[in-house]
Amino acid sequence: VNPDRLWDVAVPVPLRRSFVYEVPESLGVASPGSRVLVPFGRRRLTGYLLARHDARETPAYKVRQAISLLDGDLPAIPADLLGLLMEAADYYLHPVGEVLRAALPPGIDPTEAKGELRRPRIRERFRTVVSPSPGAAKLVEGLADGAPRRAEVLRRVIEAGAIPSADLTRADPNAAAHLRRLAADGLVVLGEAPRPADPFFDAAVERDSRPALTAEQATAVAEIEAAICAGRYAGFLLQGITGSGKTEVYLAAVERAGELGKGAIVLVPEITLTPQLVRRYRARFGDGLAVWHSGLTDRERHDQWRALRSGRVRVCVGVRSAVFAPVADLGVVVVDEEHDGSFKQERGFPYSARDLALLRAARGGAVAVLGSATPSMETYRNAETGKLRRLQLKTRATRQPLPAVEIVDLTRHRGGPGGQSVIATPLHEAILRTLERGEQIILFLNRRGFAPTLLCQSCGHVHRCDDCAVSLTLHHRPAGLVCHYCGARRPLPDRCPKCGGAKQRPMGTGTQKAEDLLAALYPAARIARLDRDVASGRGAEAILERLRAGELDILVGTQMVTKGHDFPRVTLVGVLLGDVGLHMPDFRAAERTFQLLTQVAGRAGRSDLGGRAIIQTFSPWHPAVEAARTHDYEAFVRTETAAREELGYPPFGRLAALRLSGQDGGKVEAAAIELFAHLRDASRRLKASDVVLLGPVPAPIPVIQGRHRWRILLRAARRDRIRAVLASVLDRLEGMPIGVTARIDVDPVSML
DNA sequence: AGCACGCCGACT
DNA sequence: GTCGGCGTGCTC
Repeated sequence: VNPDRLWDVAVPVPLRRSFVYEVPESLGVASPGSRVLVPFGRRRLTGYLLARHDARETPAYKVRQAISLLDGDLPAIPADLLGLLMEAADYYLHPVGEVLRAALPPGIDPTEAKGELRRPRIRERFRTVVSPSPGAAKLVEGLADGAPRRAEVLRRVIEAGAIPSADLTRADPNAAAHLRRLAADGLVVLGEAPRPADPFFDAAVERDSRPALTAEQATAVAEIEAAICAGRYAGFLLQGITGSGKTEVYLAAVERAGELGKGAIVLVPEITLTPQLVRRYRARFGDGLAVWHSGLTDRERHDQWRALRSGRVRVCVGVRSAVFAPVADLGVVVVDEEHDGSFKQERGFPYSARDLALLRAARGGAVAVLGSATPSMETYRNAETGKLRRLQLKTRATRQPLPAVEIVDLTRHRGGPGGQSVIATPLHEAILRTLERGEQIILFLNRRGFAPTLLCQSCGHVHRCDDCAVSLTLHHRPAGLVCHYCGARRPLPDRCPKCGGAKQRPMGTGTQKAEDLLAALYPAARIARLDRDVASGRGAEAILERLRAGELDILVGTQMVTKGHDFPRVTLVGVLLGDVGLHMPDFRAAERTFQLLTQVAGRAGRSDLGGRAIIQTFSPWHPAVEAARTHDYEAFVRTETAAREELGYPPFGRLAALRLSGQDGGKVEAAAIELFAHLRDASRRLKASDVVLLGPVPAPIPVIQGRHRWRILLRAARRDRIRAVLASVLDRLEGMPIGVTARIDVDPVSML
């Protein structure tokens, strides 16, 4: 064993440690961030070189040799990103190997299959690119007489500077032969370049340039630009009401970074639903833009990733995992709609892309811009304490007034036209007026399916999922009972399985029932529904496009109708039941409802036609509802701060959860109780009296897919305190009883 | 996580 | 007698 060739290697296994391997010189140049194929137990795995192993003493164990290096000169993980990811692994107390793997596009690693090494699913693809030799230009003329075709090929190469050989072959089928000769004569150089494959590039987009900015936008842009030019970390909160033109500020910042030779990342929620947004970036940056979202195939994702890694493309717009995009020399990272829940990853390696964006900017001397009309409480706090500089856009760039928001108190308006209780009279009348004017309507209901429960009228039996502790949702089209947690589907029973009763009654209302009601109430209107059930593939885009094209009068749906782009002819927005979500067992329920209601209301009035929003609710008094009505963000923050303090939560504090799950409910419970005791001891030992432990308690939905779930919550104003307590029991976690898995979830979304 | 080892119950 | 259930331990 050569002690100079020892490396600390991260391997994608759920162990919070690295392993030491020897990387023989014969394998090539080893550098941090490079992938390496290593033997691991009986398996072969793709590991990641972290750093040279400090080999002042010979290891007590036998060191195995790496099999091969998988990257050439360019390590898969650039040095700055490697540093960020190692810090993230530590920050989230998660195995490094899994963190690193999560940051790379899926499918690029070779994996062992049945003793034989499989090729990676994604293969590097190159094409031949021709460029002229320095003296070639002078020799073209001399060639023209004797070999006109060859001279023509050379002329085109000189003209283009560098051209893919395929482009030449298209003009001249014999181009390949001419090129061979030209190369042999030293007139051209044949090289290899990555093959571009950009799924969004096919739709040609007309380029545009920066429009005139409002005074507020110009001020914000100037501040951000100055920070980018300074080349040091700075964090901004861009707080701008809906329609104030935040995107234009982001575009200007990204452009400025580009002018300074720096790259940019723009994180957006659910890009798949917002092709219009991508189009705006494409219009400004053309082919210099990588797009990153869940709708890409592995192949497309890999192509985008490589375009960034090679430095050919320096701007990336994408969903949360784009925070790991290999953008070199990052100038600015934008998090649009920073309050959006989709920036948190809950499965696998749990992280907050918003927090990592801040960390990445801080580590790389870049500028972070968090934008929102309704910033999260945490971000608001960071602006208050000066950790972020607040930039405000208080006027709409379009000069249109914010929509008037009206509340319909459902405790007073019981029932509406046609004997139904979904559309109360005030909303009904507003819909009629809007239809009469030939304008469009969006109705929001945060519940999929026909009805949330099916209840037997003779014995009260409710259908429940076999694997999850929830009732089944009744669906029409296609008919059946569906579990919204595991997706299990059951045919619709004629009779109650318990008492045989024939009368089973749907309770409550989902989007499907709302759609039926609307069709009955407004027979002349063209109505469509948008929710997860109709939005598979490009379905959502198609429906939103119909709305845009004026082929629909009313669109009813779940949160999906709150995203997407502007619809100028939508002048009425209705929230059918503002209370859904307001009383969820989650300390962030009010915050999320306020954000949602504000976002929905903002969909109205994006044109000179004006607009109004109507929120039907049983809780008109609720501060989240009231703040949405008055467009008063500050008022919401004030009341919510007070409410949380009263409940004993640090309003801007941190939470962590230790989640336990397993098939055997008894074992999970026992493990939860044992871990809780350890955590209590640890916090006493660490004198961390500010860390409040809650639990252990069963999760709000105690069983999902047959797995029993328990949790322990940790609450404190400072996350490093929580971390210290959690870190002290990590060893215990690795020795958990069989069948129980434990996960630390930092800053979880749900609560008790 | 995988993967093997190892020790007890029901089958060709 | 072996197949296979899952408890235990290990991976440089």
